[in-house]
Amino acid sequence: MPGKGTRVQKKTRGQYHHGNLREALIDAGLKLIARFGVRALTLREIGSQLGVSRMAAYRHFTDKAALLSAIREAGFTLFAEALEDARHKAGKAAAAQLKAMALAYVRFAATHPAYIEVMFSWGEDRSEESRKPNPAGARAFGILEETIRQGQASGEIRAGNSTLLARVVWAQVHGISMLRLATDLSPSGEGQKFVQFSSAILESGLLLNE
Amino acid sequence: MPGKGTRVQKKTRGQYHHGNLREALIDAGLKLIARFGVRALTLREIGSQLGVSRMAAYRHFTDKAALLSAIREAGFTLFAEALEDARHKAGKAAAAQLKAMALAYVRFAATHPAYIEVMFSWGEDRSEESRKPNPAGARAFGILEETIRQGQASGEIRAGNSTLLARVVWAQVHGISMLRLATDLSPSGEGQKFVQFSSAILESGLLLNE
DNA sequence: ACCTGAACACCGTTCAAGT
DNA sequence: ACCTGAACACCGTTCAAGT
Repeated sequence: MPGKGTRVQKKTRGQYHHGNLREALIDAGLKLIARFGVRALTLREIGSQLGVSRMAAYRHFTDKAALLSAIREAGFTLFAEALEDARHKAGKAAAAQLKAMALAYVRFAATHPAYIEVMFSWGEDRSEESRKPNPAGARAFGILEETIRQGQASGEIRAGNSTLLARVVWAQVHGISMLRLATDLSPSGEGQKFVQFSSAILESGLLLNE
Repeated sequence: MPGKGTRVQKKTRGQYHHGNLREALIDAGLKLIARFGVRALTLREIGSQLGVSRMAAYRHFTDKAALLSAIREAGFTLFAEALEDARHKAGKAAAAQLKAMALAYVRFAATHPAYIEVMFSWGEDRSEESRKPNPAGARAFGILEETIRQGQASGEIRAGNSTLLARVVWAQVHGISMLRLATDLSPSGEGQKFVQFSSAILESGLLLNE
């Protein structure tokens, strides 16, 4: 422990986080979860990885649960971006967009299982603020619903409550993800085939018969 | 602490569990989870509720994870029974059976959220024995697949790989359950309607057009 | 097939006192 | 906007020694 309390030491440390310790905590938490699972997420470990005291987190979050909530939010942001990206690359047809988003959804869950676990975890925050409708989560769902609505506007998708229709699709891809029904998502892998298979079944009830 | 070590005391205690402490541990764990969530499941608490030492569990389970695995199994057994029950009460038509089972699935998840959480939890047992295909879980899925197969035999459901078709239905109801898309399951409640709505969409892709 | 009791290495969280 | 350090009430798990 060299030079305790000298200007240089303090400045170096201070500059490392220069005011964004909050983001650093979330990032470190995200990485920790991805590598070792939710159980490994301890305030002590996060602190030691960032080189700050284990109490530093309490400056930015009232609670471990509050930090977890922020991590969940960050996960949903990455998730929404993945979905948006897939949609933009899928051309104009609503069916193609839905199929691409379905694949992106399942792929995200297969690639980042720990994120999904935190994002959609139940218990834990029992009767707390975890009940509040996550903004980034709402955005992710909004992308899906918007696709449905555009498909209805262009005449590809049958009429009906777009929110309910979007939920049907959402439940389908979420179920596939959570049950790990499609894990091999390599090109022409079994997972790809199953996602396409279930998409096709859903489509025949969802699309307009032309 | 009266009469330590007398015959009566020992016999009374010994008879309370009379050899089925293993079941008692699972039952107590199940109740604890249902009432206070997975977090409340501690070996200390289970022990004190059963009036045994907190170390007694180690006579029957190598681990807390092993006890949790047994609890998961018990949950799946209850679950499979609920599905079978719904099917038996639904008449002979495959479509009616599937609909009843879908409702039973979602209802079970809504009524016993903590069971579902344990049964389908990811992380926790990372790379351990939790990967092994749960027998009771397989039974629950088997009921669904059997219904599909009978529907195909009777000409109600279209031909195709029954396992894949069953998985599509399974993913749908599982997704609805996990996303809590149908919580009000009272007669003519919103939840009932949504389950029927999504069933109808799936059916148009699943059933034969007559 | 259990029991007590002590111990170990962890947790989250609070508090007091610093800079 | 951080820090150290001690403390508290919890964990799961191991061990030693009993009945």
